Amino acid sequence: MEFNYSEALTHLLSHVYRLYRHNVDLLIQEYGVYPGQPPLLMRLTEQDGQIQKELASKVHVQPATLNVMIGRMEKAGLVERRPDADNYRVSRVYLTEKGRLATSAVKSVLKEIEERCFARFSAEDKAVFRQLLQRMHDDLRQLKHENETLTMKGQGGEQTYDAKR
Amino acid sequence: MEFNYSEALTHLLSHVYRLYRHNVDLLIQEYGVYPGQPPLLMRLTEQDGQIQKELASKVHVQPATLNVMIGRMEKAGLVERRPDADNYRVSRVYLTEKGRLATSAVKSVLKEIEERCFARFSAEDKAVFRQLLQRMHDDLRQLKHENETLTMKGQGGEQTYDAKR
DNA sequence: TCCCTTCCATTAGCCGGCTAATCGAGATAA
DNA sequence: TTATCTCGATTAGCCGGCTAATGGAAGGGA
Repeated sequence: MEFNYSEALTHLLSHVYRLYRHNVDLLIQEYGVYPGQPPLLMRLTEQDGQIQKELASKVHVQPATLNVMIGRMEKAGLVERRPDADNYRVSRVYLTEKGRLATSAVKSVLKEIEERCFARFSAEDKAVFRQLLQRMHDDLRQLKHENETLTMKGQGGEQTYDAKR
Repeated sequence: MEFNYSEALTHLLSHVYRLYRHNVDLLIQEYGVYPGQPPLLMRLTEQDGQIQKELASKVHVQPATLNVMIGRMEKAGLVERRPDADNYRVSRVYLTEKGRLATSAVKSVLKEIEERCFARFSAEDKAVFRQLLQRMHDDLRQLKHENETLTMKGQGGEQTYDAKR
């Protein structure tokens, strides 16, 4: 079927992403921050005291994933959970002073890496790159939607026998 | 420090990557294949019976990670470990018949998603995209190298070994 | 009032990634 | 020959992602 994965653009993209993550990790670990946490920290500096569900949605992660992550960060003293006064069902997340300091350092790191990543990109290069990524994003989102509605239909009438998973 | 993470290209890139992974996962799970396994399967179809260390290097993953993954895949009947006849220290990894079938299906899926990703890319778009990604890759690799040698110096030794965490 | 549903948070259990530590076979030097 | 070193594989333990199941508070309807 002549598909060479090694030469696929998605393969290159994956590789670049992993390399990016690795670099971030190398530079933030000294601040006691772990590789999945920077996006969350960024959202928290934008607005403190958000509820977990909202944060999860913003970070594009499942609420369960976020909950565990916050538990770890709370143990590390970076954030703090406080129940909402009006609604005992939700808990709001706040940055501690330590968390604020760490976030500042992490932000510098992210900025530095971003600059290095695109040091040899012209302004137009960046615009083109963004546009292409956005196009890819939109089509992937569409594909995801197609597959999910398809799966839902399959679950309605009869059971799809899935021995493995 | 005027750095807006939400608008950073790396942020968009991360998002696209995750979306890609998610789509792959949706379509391969029916074949009993998990999201980290496709790259390994692709390498195995290229050449059967490689040793774990070599495979790990090709998939850009630590040997320990690969070892666990192969353990799971072996349990699932996709691959088979056989010790090398000449060197009992290494174990070679082979696709089973079931693994070959699954790989074929996975390859179709990857191809289909690749096509969807870039359906609205002209040939030139793709060439430009590849070139930009490659540039990013090279600079990230350079940055990684700088940070790792830096870390080594900080640890006092001047060994040629990799910088450990 | 009581039941039932809905919603957020949490827990459990899995896979994918990592590092550090250990084991066992080869290779090498004393 | 023996002691040591090297190297691949493995194991243990952690973080980051997911789904499924559980729990508890709000809210709505009979």
